Parts: sequence; C-alpha cells; structure tokens
Amino acid sequence: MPEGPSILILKELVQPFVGKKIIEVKGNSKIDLQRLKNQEIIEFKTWGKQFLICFKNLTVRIHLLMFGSYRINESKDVVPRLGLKFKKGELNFYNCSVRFIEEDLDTVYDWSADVLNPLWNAKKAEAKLKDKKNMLACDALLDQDIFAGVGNIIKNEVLYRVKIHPESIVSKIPIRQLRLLIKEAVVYSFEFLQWKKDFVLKKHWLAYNQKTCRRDNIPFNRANLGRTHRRSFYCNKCQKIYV
DNA sequence: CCGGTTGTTCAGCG
DNA sequence: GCGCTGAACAACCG
Repeated sequence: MPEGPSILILKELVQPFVGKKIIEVKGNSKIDLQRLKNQEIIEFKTWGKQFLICFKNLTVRIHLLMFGSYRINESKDVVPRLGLKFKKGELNFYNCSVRFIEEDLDTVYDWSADVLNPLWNAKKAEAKLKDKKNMLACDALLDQDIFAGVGNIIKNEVLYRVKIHPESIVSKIPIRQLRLLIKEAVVYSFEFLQWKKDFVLKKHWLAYNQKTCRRDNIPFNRANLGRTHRRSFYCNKCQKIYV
C-alpha cells in the first residue's frame, strides 16, 4: 500500500542484506525465481513506487501496488509471492508484482523523474507538463513519468497546499503556480517520509480523508476525479480552478 | 459483512 | 496503429 516514501523506508530497512547471498528462494510468482538462488545482492534501489533488488546482470523489480506487503526476518501465514532466505534472516513479499529486468537500469529508468531521488529535475517535470495540454492537475501528479513516487495521498495534500483545484487544466495554471506545485510535490514527499518514519503521518493530513477545510472551515468536496477516478478531497473556496 | 482503498496493466474499443 | 477507458487483480480495515 505504498507511495514512494514508504518504498524508500523499505530500502533502508533491508540494508543489512546488501552483499548477502540468497541460499533459498520460494514463492508463487510465475517467473523463474530459482534464478536468484546463490546470487549475491549487490544493492537495493528504488524508482518511485518500485523496489529494485540488484544482482550481477539482473534486477528484480517489485511493485507492491495497492495491497502488497512485506516482512523482514519474519513471515505471514501464506505463501509469499517472493521469499528470499539468507544464511541469517529472510525477506518476504506478498501480493505484489515481481519481474526481472535484464537491461541496464540506467536505460530503463529516468532517475530525474523520481521526486525522492537526488537526481530529481524540476525543470524536466515542468517541460513534461507543458507537453500535456489538456491534462488535469489531479492526473498530472499521479503520472509516474512526471512525478514518480507520488500517489493519491501526496496528490491530495499537494493540491491543497498550493491551493489548486484538482480539476484544473495544467496548461491553464499560471507558471508561478505550476512551479509551486512541482516544488511542493517534492517537499511534501520528504515530509511524508519523515512523518511515516515517526508514525505520525496521518495526523498531518490536511486534505486526504478529511471532512473539513481548515482554512475556510467548510466541508471538503469528495469525488473520484480524473482519468483514473481516484478519490480527491478538495475545497471549492480556497483551491482555485484554472480552466 | 460490506464498502472502500497509499496502484498498475492490459484488452478492447473507436 | 494509436490513444483512451474501464475492468481485473488483491487483502485488509472499520
């Protein structure tokens, strides 16, 4: 159930397995998991919501999607999609998408599109947004080619912070406001990361799952908006619509 | 027990 | 052969 910051936390938690050899592999994934047996983990990477386990000439891509979960040095009472055993410890993933990536990661991933990556490039995001003439703001933030790692919570919080209505048309948003939106997508993602680590994420939500706008003290609107009909929480008064 | 969901992929359509 | 859309998938919480 993760957005980008949660995947970054996962990466931090599994650091003890870097350099360790996999002595046993199990799981109900349809791909040939036994390829991983006796392989040594070189490093873990993330790109947006994707978790990457890097081996020599091979990478495992894990996406937890909406319902995925993991356990470190423990297991659930069901067969994992992918379970890795080490001499000391284990790593289990459930209900996730597992794929092999054979290509060089630098050719597969544009690291500058990941809001949490040090290589994040706001100018490139701005250029991509200018290309998408009729896109709605709520769809833009969820577009992983532009804002890899941003999910529905971050989307709602960012739009509320920068006072932009989710159904605003990207090309109609003044450039000053658009740059603010881009900036806030990164700022909020890092705050999300810290709050999640401190187990205080929910209490900082100002829009997501909220009933009332704190700025105007009126009820939020709640609707499934945009191309993918994802739930949006927004205030008709303080969030300006650009159409 | 039902409704709802921190997400993506792909078939099928125009 | 595109771009777009909706269905399918899945487990857990309240």
